[in-house]
Amino acid sequence: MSGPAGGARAPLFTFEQVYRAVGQVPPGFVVTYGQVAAALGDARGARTVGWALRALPEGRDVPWHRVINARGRITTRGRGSDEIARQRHLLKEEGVAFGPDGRVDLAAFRWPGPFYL
DNA sequence: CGTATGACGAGCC
DNA sequence: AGGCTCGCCATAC
Repeated sequence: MSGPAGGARAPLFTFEQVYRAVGQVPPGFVVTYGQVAAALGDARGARTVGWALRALPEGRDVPWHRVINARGRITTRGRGSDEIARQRHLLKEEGVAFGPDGRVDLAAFRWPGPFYL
């Protein structure tokens, strides 16, 4: 078998691939963490996508603000912080509408892809 | 090398 | 409707 033996196995995807995929999301659209993970080949790697964005170095041309959770909610590290308001502001400027409780209608604003790896 | 962490997701109460 | 728990995975230490 060509795959790694035992428990040792290479990562299904890396932070670099996350940045690459998120970078393809056009203004006015959003994607979910799980969606990015699925596009990279691992639907269960949603947390890893969030981890990658958290570690995103400034200066990297990645539209991190276009990534939200599966419920259309903004889930940044600073819950209750201005971080959320900042992200929402960036999205609004791009034309992304928010519902009464701050949710985005994924059916309308979710970027379906494709993602070129 | 083992343990802990976290910008998730789906399920359950 | 809202909150809590468990599972999953790539890094940090």
